[in-house]
Amino acid sequence: MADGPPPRERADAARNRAKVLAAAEGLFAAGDPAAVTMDDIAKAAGIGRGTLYRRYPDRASIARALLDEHERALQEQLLRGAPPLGPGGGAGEAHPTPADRLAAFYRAMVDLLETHVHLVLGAETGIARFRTGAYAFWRLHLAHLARQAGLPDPETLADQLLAPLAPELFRHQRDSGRTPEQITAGLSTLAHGTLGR
Amino acid sequence: MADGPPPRERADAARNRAKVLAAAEGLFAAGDPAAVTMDDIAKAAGIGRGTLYRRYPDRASIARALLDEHERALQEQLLRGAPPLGPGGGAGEAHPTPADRLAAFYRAMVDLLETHVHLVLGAETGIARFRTGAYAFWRLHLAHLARQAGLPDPETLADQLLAPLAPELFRHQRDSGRTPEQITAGLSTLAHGTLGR
DNA sequence: GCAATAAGTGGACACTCCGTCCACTTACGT
DNA sequence: ACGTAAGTGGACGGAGTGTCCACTTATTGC
Repeated sequence: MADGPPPRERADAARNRAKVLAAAEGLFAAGDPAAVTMDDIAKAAGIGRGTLYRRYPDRASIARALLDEHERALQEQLLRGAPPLGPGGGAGEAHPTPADRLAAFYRAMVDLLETHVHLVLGAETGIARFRTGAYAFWRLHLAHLARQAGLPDPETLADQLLAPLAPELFRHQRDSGRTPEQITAGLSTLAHGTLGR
Repeated sequence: MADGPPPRERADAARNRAKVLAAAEGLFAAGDPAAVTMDDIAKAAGIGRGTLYRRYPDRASIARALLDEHERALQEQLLRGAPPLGPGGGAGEAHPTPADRLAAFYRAMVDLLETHVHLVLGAETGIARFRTGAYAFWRLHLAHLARQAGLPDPETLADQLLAPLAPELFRHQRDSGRTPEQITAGLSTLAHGTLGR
């Protein structure tokens, strides 16, 4: 049952993967990410459909590959970073309130969305968003904060506190002329109202 | 420029419209509403594709036709119904607080979703949700409440307070075993936290 | 009743995208 | 240099979309 040593990726395959990611990034950023087809990506990368499908089963997996490192960086900060994003309580560090940590999380997510909405929209469409590992992580974090704040049913509330970060809403608000600062301010109101003054 | 008298709908056309709506209702309720195709609906209604497209340009417009009356009833209640859903202040009526009205709205929307999620999911997919007349109405209502509560930037906040009612989230929460009561309770926490104690 | 006519009908068509398959090519270990 | 397994790309069948148009049918005025 022991896995053999992982067979190394061939040089041409690695080259093609890089071409795919670069091409996809461009296409997602250019227009409506939901309208990008696997065909488009293959053409833009200069490879055949079969080659593309060999590594990526659909558009979402490509977008997620591009998004992963950014999300992982934020997850790291939530677990071990400085307060108010991280938990604090280290040497000379105050314990931030749950409300402050939620507001800081909101701010960080707005930053991430501002830079990468096109990728998030390429990756998560509708109900599939809730099945991603990233969503599970955010949800766990918010449930933890809600529990700390002494609120009932923190899991249910976590989903509801995550909802205003839906990429479609963010896009809609930005397209309607709202600035990232306005959006962050609104979320901050929500955070402090719900988790404590 | 004067419109002539609206030409009456022919009897066979009316009959077919009824067949379409009945068939579509059944299909939406049966499985994944997003997976229902125009072909399916035409087949189930026993009519041709051309006939279907004559009246409804896409699946969403059919779902909206089915949904409209339910939403209109709620809109009526918000404007002129009894408090806390309506504004109150009539004979022997107290003025409900904005937080109470928001909580009542949340409760009513959860009821509506519980009965008709399949239609809402058939009608509103992703970013298109924000372009519907219904969304504009809810948004206006919530912005009004936020303004009454003395909060800054009520428009931005209105979008964010509407986000936890996203049909995809509702479906996800129900599928995860949450009851409508749990969902309403969470939203109530949100309402009272944000718009006042 | 019986045209005349405008509304309504349905299936064929051209198109796009999807996902798979497989004969061919190329990189890598020996 | 050679064998082989990984990698490649385009052809293919299937599903869905939206349009088009020759035919059918309800309605209106006589």
